[in-house]
Amino acid sequence: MKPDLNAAIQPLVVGLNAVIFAASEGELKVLVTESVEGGEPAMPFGPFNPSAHRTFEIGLREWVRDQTGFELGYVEQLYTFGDRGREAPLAALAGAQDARVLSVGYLGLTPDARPLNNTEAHWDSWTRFFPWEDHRTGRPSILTKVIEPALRSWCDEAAAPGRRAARFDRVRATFGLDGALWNEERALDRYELLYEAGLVAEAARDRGEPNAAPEGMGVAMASDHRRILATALSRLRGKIKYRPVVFELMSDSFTLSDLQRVVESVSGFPLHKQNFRRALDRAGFVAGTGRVESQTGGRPAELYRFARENLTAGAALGLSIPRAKEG
Amino acid sequence: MKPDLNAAIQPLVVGLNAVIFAASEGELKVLVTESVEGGEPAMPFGPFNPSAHRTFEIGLREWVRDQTGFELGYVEQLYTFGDRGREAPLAALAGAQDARVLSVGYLGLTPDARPLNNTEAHWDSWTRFFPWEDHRTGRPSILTKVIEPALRSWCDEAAAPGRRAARFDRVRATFGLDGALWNEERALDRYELLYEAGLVAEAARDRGEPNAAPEGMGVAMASDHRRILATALSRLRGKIKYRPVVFELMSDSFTLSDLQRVVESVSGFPLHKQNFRRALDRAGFVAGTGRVESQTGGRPAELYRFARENLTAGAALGLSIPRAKEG
DNA sequence: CAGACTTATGCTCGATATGAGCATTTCAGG
DNA sequence: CCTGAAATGCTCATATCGAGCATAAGTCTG
Repeated sequence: MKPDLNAAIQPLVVGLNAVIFAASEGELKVLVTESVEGGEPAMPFGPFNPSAHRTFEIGLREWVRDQTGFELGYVEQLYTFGDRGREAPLAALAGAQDARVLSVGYLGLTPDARPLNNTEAHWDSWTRFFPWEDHRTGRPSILTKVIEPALRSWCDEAAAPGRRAARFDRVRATFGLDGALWNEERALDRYELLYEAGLVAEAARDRGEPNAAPEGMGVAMASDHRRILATALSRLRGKIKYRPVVFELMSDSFTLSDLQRVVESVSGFPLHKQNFRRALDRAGFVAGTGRVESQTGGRPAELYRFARENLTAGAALGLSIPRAKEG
Repeated sequence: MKPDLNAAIQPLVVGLNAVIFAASEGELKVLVTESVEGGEPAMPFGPFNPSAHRTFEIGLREWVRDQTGFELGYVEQLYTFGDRGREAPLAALAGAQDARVLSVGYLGLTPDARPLNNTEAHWDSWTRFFPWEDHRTGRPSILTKVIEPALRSWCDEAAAPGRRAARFDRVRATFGLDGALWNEERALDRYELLYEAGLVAEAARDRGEPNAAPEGMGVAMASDHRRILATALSRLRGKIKYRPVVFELMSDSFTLSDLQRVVESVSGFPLHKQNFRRALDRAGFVAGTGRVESQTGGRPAELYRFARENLTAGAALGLSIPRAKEG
């Protein structure tokens, strides 16, 4: 009953992994470092040094600064990844050996993709890694032409009929097949399902087999970085619905169309412009500045700013728990 | 630029920390283990053994079973705690020394608080630890009589007037003072603020000072376990609004009043019965079983079950992102 | 320089959802 | 058989949501 923590002291390395998003020209971009070797892109990561860093966040900010010359703004912890099997590719990438590698993933948001003082890091649209997640101009053809048929035959591969049905239910709910809704927040579930079905390059790579993924399934990343990126995308897509985090991606003043484009780029589907605006000012999130931006190609748009001061109330909730008056 | 993970290998222990909730008699309970020494209650925790456990979850389920004889059901990762300063009390509790201790917190849900085969662990209502969070019968008096005055004077202690205002804004939004709304999801923020203001016993204890917390501020827990519990409560309170996780706390059949009592116990405020029911069947979450429960003291209530099969759609969303038709 | 085109912004309408009550049903107990 | 305690059923005013129409104010093109 008395747990002995000392028993657990053994080769164990904790890394910090940063998914850093910025918006630029209305597109959500992620900070990508070209891999040291092997050609697979990665995201900034580095060791957590227990003796030097009082908290994860301090460590993270420090080496992100060192690696990319970049000062992090909003930061939140994502998830801690600790499955065995992660270490092999990570060790190859970083030189660590014979140690179990955990990583604590962080999501960082920052307004505007500033140029970087480091040639190994650059901003890349997330759509390169998840082409099937971008529904802004309709359901992507990779979904209908490649993924759906491939997943249907993956379902059929299951031996027992019961397992086939279970697989299909999962595919249906996750990918919004046969009339089920596409839920943009399930980006991580989709990536994991594709991995399981062997439709992304990482699946075969991690088993040491030759690539078996179809064309067009996005760019593979080192280690499990693409899974981490999917985690971040899912989290961000969920969070913008109940916390005003989008504004962390905007500069001080912006037009409502700018804001809408960023939200669309995050969510991956188009918004209804008028209703989006109505919701914005009902919530009191933005305030006009009086100034206008006239480089829009049409009628000049007013510049707005984030109205931090209005957020005192409960400016964001979910639904369906009907609160009663004080009992 | 090339991070060297080996540099980080040094005394580092990873623990797994479980917050296990169950519902019993319409009350949300948490699994508490009486501390080995010192008398402070704790929650189940144990070392993560990298060589024995392929994943955190496997490790967690294993030693929870060993420690409490209890088989975990629904499990989700909460947060990873790694601030320096945690290790001292944890080490004292577990015998580890000279090592930085991280813990990966997990939330586990399970229907019905079954009796435990271990006398050191028992089920306890969460309200013992957070009396100020229970608004089911109105705003608790500890809030109005003790916490609010104490926090107001804490605000005044700040030297600069600007800092006073900032403190007060934070207190106001977090505790719903002066007309601001009480947001039940901010349980963690409230605990952290109380800690900062020295109003919970852990604050002085962690600095090695004599207890300075007022009476009635709930039971202190070992190490940072109460913070972890607050994290779990906040997470659960948020999650029930957009995922049907409450049903993980219910047994196979239940009356709608049972369900409502559990939701109320989680959220900490009373619900409007009729509207709660209307929302339930609009969402299609439950299905009647035809059987009735007649031990209710009034008209017998129909027994319902969770309608898993109806969940294919997007049976849960947040708000305010007005989705447009296909672009 | 007028008319076409683009983008911003305003407004309306019907369908739903939400917050709050009132009314009826169906047991257990005296 | 009357009464109290729940459980259920219904209604209504108001707020919100999804859609579409209309107008305003610039740039661009011929």
